[in-house]
Amino acid sequence: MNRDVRVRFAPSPTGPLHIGGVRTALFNYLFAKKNNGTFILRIEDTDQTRFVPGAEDYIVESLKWLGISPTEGQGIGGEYGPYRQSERGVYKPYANQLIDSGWAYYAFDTPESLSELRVKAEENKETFIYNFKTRQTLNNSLVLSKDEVDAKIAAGEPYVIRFKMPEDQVVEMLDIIRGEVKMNTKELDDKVLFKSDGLPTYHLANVVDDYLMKISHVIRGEEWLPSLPLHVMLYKALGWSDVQPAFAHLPLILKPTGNGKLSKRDGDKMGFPVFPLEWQSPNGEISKGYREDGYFPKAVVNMLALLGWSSGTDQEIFSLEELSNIFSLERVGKSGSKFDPDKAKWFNQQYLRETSSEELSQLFTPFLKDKKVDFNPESLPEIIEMVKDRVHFVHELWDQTFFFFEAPTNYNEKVVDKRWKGDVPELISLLVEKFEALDKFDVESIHHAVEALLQEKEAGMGKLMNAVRLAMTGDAIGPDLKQMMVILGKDESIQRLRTAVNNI
RNA sequence: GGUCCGUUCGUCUAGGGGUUAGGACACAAGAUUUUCAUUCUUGUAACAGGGGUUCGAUUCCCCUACGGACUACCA
Repeated sequence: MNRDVRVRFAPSPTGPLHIGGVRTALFNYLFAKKNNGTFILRIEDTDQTRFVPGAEDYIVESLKWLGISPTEGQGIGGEYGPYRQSERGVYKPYANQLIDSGWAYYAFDTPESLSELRVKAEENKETFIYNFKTRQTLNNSLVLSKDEVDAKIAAGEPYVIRFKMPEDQVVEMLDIIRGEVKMNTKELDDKVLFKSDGLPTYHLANVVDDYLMKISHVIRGEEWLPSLPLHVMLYKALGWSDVQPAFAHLPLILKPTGNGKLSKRDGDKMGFPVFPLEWQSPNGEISKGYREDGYFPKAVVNMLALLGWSSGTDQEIFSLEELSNIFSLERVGKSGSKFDPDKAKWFNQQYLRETSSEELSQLFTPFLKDKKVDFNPESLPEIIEMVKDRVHFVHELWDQTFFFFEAPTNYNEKVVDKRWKGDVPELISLLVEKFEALDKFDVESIHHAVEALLQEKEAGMGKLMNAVRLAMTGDAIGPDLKQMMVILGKDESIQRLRTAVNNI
């Protein structure tokens, strides 16, 4: 079958978008791009009880930040809208169609009566399942007469519509990632398709919408695999088997340690974000986001792309454009991947290194303003150039550069003990004299001054420079000293040397 | 419990009937260095177990173990 590639990302607006959901969106995006297809955003909000204000905006903004915005759907538009399921109102006729053709039936059982049955079954170490074995004993249109059913409905009694799962049929399914999967319908239950609140459940809604929106490929998380047989049966029951989309179920993203699905808790515990953007829940609780933690969106995309997919080569750094050209579902792995926070940092570092020092200066400026220090924007790129290979994040630049912006007020005691002894203070004083005599204060002249002093006093480079470093930074840290002093300037450098002699 | 999916270094993964099982992260060591880093080099480290099939299995098949997902009028 040769048809236009149309894929959808269909989250439900119940909270911030989880990193696993982001990856699902990314793979959909990449697959669409690769195949000149359309990437659609559909909001699956058929459960009003779980609706969370702001969640939809959060989803849209997250995708935007990552640069993987849909080309059709909620917030964008398109000819298959509305793209919010709660606004579509198209489902009931299909549910009715299934009833008319005998694939579905009305059920009047109350939630209470069903949970009672479940509890009772559990007491006997059994599981209650609403299926071909039990449906004849329950309160539904299969056992009630037509008049009784009509009367109940006319009286406004709440009901749901359930799928009448065949008793013994083998459903054969093809998953692009896992190959052929078989399942017998006798293991399945009579799922609710239409709820008593007048809205469809996910199962009906996603099949109907995928059909109406001409979705060609359903790419979603592995947690949906168990309901695939139901969906395939629904396509069959609705007579849409010939246009049924292809399915690909993505492996899960697991927590870094131990086992299980990655959750918000893991992030809190281990200090890494599980969400793309910071999120404040209605109760005020704040969850960290990749954006706020200083990650580049490109790094997040790159990192996520390699969680479950690989190019088959040794290349690890991919732009979104590259990924769009080479992505394929066939190269998605079958097994779940543990999330590795260290690797995420490493990816960010790679992108930080590719960022120009000028650009990094722009990004770093807000942090400097926050610290309320004076700085010369002109020299910022030069400073950053010296230290950019040392950090993973822009905000880490401060720890590597603070001494450019403020003179040390105290000195690392260990370094003092080790480097500030004997005739060191004298040497430093002499160096101050040498510096004062300099007309030009550049790397070369500093070098000559230092060399001259070392020769006169027959002292070693390490002895002198380590002490100078202590005077400049208050510690045994920092990039090349001569460059550092040039940027600080003659006056400030001499000032710091003097302060050290006087205060240590 | 039942059903389904999965299992290559600690982690992400490549590979695929005959390979010294490759790369990356992390870790360790050495080199460079005026410090801390960076960088470079090197190293430690894996085919879950048991049966088949085969001249040969990590690769194909089966079983077991382990892990995960699902099992709602949630998605």
